[in-house]
Amino acid sequence: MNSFQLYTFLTTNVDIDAASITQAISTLKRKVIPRNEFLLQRGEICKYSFFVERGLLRYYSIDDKGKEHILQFAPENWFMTDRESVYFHQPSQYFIQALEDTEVVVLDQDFMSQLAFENKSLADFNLRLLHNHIRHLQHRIHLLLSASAEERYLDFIKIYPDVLLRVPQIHVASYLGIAPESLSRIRKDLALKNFKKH
Amino acid sequence: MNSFQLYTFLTTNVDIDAASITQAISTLKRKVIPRNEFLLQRGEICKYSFFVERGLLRYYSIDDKGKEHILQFAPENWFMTDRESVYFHQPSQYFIQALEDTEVVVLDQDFMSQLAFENKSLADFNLRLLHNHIRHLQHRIHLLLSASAEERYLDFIKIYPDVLLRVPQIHVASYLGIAPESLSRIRKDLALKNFKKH
DNA sequence: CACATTTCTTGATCTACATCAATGCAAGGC
DNA sequence: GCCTTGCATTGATGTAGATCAAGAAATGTG
Repeated sequence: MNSFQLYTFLTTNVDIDAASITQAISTLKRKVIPRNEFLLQRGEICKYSFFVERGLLRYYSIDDKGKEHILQFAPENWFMTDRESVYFHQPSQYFIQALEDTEVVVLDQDFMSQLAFENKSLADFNLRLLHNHIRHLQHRIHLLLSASAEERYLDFIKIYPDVLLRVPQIHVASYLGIAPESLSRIRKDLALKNFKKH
Repeated sequence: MNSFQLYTFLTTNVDIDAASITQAISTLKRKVIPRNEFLLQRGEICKYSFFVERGLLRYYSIDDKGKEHILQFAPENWFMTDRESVYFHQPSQYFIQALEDTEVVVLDQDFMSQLAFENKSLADFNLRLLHNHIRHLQHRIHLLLSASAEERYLDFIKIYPDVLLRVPQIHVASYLGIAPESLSRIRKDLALKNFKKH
């Protein structure tokens, strides 16, 4: 089963012997989600983590006025789940949707915690993911509190250069918390500024 | 050492026998921080977690323009630390400051991870704190992306009714991401709306 | 290819909130 | 008791970004 990208990802990121990984992975299932289909919808209790082998997912909420707000993108080699729902066994507030035809490895949560219990390296790796997640969320809050839409867009480009090129601008705008029209204008201004420099 | 609030907090929140807690806590130190003094400043590497026995802390950043942005408050019975800095051993981007004369229990991180290693209940408890933290941060991002300043203020009141009464409005505004003048006007409007109802 | 659908751009106007400036007010220091 | 200092309020004005509306590009589909 070494055809999994997950295999490569784990061997390079977790301090664990290859045999254990091979064995652990051998029981896992792949799943293909066509573009626009859902892995999770609001109200459901999330029972899985997903590792993206190919494609792109988005994790988003819908507010009172019906507007969508993207909390996270997950391209290849990212894990995606609703940690709140999985951990607290509560109905999710969020949606996980494929923005391209996407192939994921499905990680059952009971299975995961069992693994983490047996294998300290995997437990540590999970801790690292959690801390990294917190780091990102805090950085984003700091930006939402302090930076202009243009500054946030520049930050986005730096952090997700790949995603920028793969999703329609409407989704980038939704992540940044601005209207698509505003994003269009911001891009125009930036192009102009860059042009003037030369 | 059962005079610690931390003792009560742990016995009611962690599935662990009282004797282990007493023993673990017995080695810990209290620290008193006068109002406006710091437990952490930008550039330092955070090496501790703090449990607030009495008083109130704030965790905040300062942006390019010199403006402060509060990421979190911690009144009694809250843990406070810079998880990014502690975990990744990196210089902190943030400040932790006492907003009142505050008394904390200082938890050394090496000591903590040692404990977590020896005691599964404590490791689980730490996981619960991490997931709860993520839940809060995501909720806040959702609000920053979707809600008006007034809606965010109402949410704040619901979540931190105690903090609201203990800190100057300038700090509430800093948490909400608005100018103090705007908060003043929002409060006026709300008072007016409530008055008209009756 | 032609046609439909989605996405992006541009302009006109509107609005929530910021900024600036002045005044009021309460609390702590001496 | 006065006087500084910090905080809250209020008004006048400015501005980033939203909303609405209409075309223009791009992309997909029979």
